[in-house]
Amino acid sequence: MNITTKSKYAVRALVELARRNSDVPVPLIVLAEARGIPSQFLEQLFSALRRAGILQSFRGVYGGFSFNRPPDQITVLDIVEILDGPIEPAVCTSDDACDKRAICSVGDVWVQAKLSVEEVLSGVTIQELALRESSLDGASMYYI
Amino acid sequence: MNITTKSKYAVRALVELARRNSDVPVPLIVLAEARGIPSQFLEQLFSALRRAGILQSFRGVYGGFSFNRPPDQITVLDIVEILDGPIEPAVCTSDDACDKRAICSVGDVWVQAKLSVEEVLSGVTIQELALRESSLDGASMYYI
DNA sequence: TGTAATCCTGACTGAATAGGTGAGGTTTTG
DNA sequence: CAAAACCTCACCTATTCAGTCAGGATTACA
Repeated sequence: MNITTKSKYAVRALVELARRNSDVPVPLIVLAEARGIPSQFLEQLFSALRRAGILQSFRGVYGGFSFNRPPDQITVLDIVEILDGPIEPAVCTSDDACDKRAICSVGDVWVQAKLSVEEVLSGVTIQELALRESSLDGASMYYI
Repeated sequence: MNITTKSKYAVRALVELARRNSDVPVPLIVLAEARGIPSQFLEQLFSALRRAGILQSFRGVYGGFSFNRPPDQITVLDIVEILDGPIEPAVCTSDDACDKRAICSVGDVWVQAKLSVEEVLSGVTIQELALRESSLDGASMYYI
């Protein structure tokens, strides 16, 4: 299972949501248009994130999404695992996928690759990405 | 592009070839059967590895494959890149895949993940894997 | 020369996954 | 009741995966 556009889109939309730092829910369509994401596709993703406890949703007029967990406690790995499932950069990394583990050291290589990806992705939060973007576009916050 | 069974099969077969340490070519069917790999599938993979300069092939009776480069100079990353293409654990990691790099710091995360996988896979050679296996199954070499 | 062993290659295929779209339903506000 | 928003399930098309098939080319040896 690869890391697909699901995670890519979701992370971008979450960063957008974090940057707005709104105390009222933000409608999904707003996030989708701001980042060029197909809105019906994003609906599926945000629905899954809500069920997973990452987001809160509010229906009806003035409805939308807001974080259910602070964005500095949401890692990119969290998002990837919810939307794309466990990371498996290669086969043979899950417990029972390979019946030859006892006599085959090759699998260790794929496991190491998996672990290193998890380490990178679990080391970055949505909050951090939002801050990085803020410092990128303008950096005016430091000079006003 | 994920890491597929192509790389998995190829690495296993190459480790088998390295362990035989034969000075005559080893027929592909022998390697395939030793490791439970569909032989016609492995043919495609070994063909590609030969074209890439990793293997030598010899046709006809007593033909087979042998290394064209010493197995301690063949990394797992070499094999993966030949058979599965450049590693892209996520989208947005190749140069022109994302048109928003200038304003989007999110891509950096995927690039870091890609680099960490490359680092792991380029740090392991076929020779090392062959030696690890030898020390695994029996370790009798130390006691006879 | 014939035959068996072996590599070589391109076409094909069934199943799964990726990346969405469509249609309609439910909830809330005014 | 209308509009805005979320919710959900079914569907769809293109691509990729993991091979299989069929046949050809080369070599060793009897």
